[in-house]
Amino acid sequence: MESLAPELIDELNTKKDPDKGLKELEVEEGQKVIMRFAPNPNGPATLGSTRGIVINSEYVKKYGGKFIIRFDDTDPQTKRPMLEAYEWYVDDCKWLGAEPDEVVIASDRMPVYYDYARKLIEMGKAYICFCDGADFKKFKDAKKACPHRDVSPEENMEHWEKMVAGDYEEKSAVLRIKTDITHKDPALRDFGAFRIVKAPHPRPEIADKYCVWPLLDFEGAIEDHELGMTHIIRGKDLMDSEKRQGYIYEYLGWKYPKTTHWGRIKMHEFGKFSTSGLRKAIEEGKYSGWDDPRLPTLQALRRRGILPEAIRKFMIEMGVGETDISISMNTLYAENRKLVDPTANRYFFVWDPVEMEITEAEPCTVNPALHPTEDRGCREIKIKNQVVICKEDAEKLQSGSKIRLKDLYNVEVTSTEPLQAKYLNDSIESVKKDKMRIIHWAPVDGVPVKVLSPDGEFTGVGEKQVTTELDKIVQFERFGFCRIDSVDGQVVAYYTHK
RNA sequence: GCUCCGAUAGUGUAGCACGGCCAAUCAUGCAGGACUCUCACUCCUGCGACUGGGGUUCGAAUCCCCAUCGGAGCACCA
Repeated sequence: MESLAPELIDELNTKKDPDKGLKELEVEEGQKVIMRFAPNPNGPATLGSTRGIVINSEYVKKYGGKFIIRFDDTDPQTKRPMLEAYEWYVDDCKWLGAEPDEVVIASDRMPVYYDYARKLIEMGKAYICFCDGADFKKFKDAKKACPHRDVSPEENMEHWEKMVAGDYEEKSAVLRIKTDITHKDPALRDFGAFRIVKAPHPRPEIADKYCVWPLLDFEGAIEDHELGMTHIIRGKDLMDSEKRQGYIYEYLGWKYPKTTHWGRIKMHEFGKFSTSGLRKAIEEGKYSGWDDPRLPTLQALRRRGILPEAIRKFMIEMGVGETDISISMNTLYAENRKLVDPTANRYFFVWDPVEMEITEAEPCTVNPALHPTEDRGCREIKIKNQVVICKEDAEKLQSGSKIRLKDLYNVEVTSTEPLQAKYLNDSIESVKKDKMRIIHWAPVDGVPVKVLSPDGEFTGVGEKQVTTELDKIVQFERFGFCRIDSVDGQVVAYYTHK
């Protein structure tokens, strides 16, 4: 077939393997793709934010374009930005292999937003509304214009200047964009574009420079155009946003970027969590910090030894469907395990250790392989006539039980309290013949190990040599993969996954 | 209340714009087996789905309508 009709093979391949990763983007001739990830830096990146980073940057990589991170930090109050988070986000992007080509901070660009606000006021497309929230809602629900809708641009401009100058109290005035007050979808009727917030911005260079801040629909609309965005991929909770922003684009004669949406993503393992909720829990000491292994932050996953490639694959596999999904961490772990398994050295770690005395055995040194299939050398463990084994293994033993201590020798239990055994032989054949259980162990004078995992802490004893694996991911046999986080005095490891 | 989305195996996902090639893809999961001095990895085999009801059509996962379920917006949050 290859020689007869090579073109048919191509055809077969394209049909069977329709671009495994992301769907094609609609790109116009000669168009340079520009996409962005636009977080509010009110906390660190979580697994949820990661989708935006990975998918957007992946498309940019695929088509060759520009990836921008834009901080939508125009709410100094309710979702108050966190100063450290700006750096964190950029770091996390880099770590994920999605280094931004450009970093934009909305709070730096207020003059731009003000200019467009004035422009729209002049055009009669925006007005200052003095209704309080409830009153406006009544008008809106009744499809009626509020009394402030029809004042002249000149008068509106005066109000605007006073508003910007700080003459009005918070909540007493808001700039609205005129849409269609009779639109059948109430979500689209005359939406708010700017409101008054007198709390200072956390960024020292901004601080109390402004008291009138744009809302997302306005800020995002302007920026997406100013930055030349060609495509936007974001959550479908922002679908209406596009329709609202459409009015601004129409007034200003702009063309809206092509949009795609994804549904809500929920992880089985993590309940509902909000950035502000987490922040509070951390302050209360319920978590050790943003990188507490129980949290779904990128910092935590990173510390636990989840590799960025695993996260990328995981997100790309998930695609950009509009369906709301609920997915398990196990899928991410499976991805990570495949990457980590060939490189992780193996060690013994005994949790809930129980001492076992072995009679009739000579002190010895054993050299188990660092990896079962890759040729990476050996470890060295010295023992005399005592080892520790896991309590859960010890509990299954009775007098007379024969058991294999992995990579060491076979013993027969002679007493369970205290736990004692006598040396039998070294023969691996007899292990197979007698179907002995093979358990791991550790020297009694090993190094103390503490493992921090999403399900709590494990403490026990490990081989001394683990201390040479700082910052590496190892596999504690019959336990799971862990990243060695620190090695002074005791070894502290973060649990990756089974 | 009004409006807008969505629905394929346990979980994700491909297929749906141009109906037939779908007895429906891939991954993960689960079950069994092989390998193995780890409950890891690898390999083999198997399990498992078009939400329901109408309609259009020679033919529907794919088009239309209704229902059900899930999500979202109507904020001076992003």
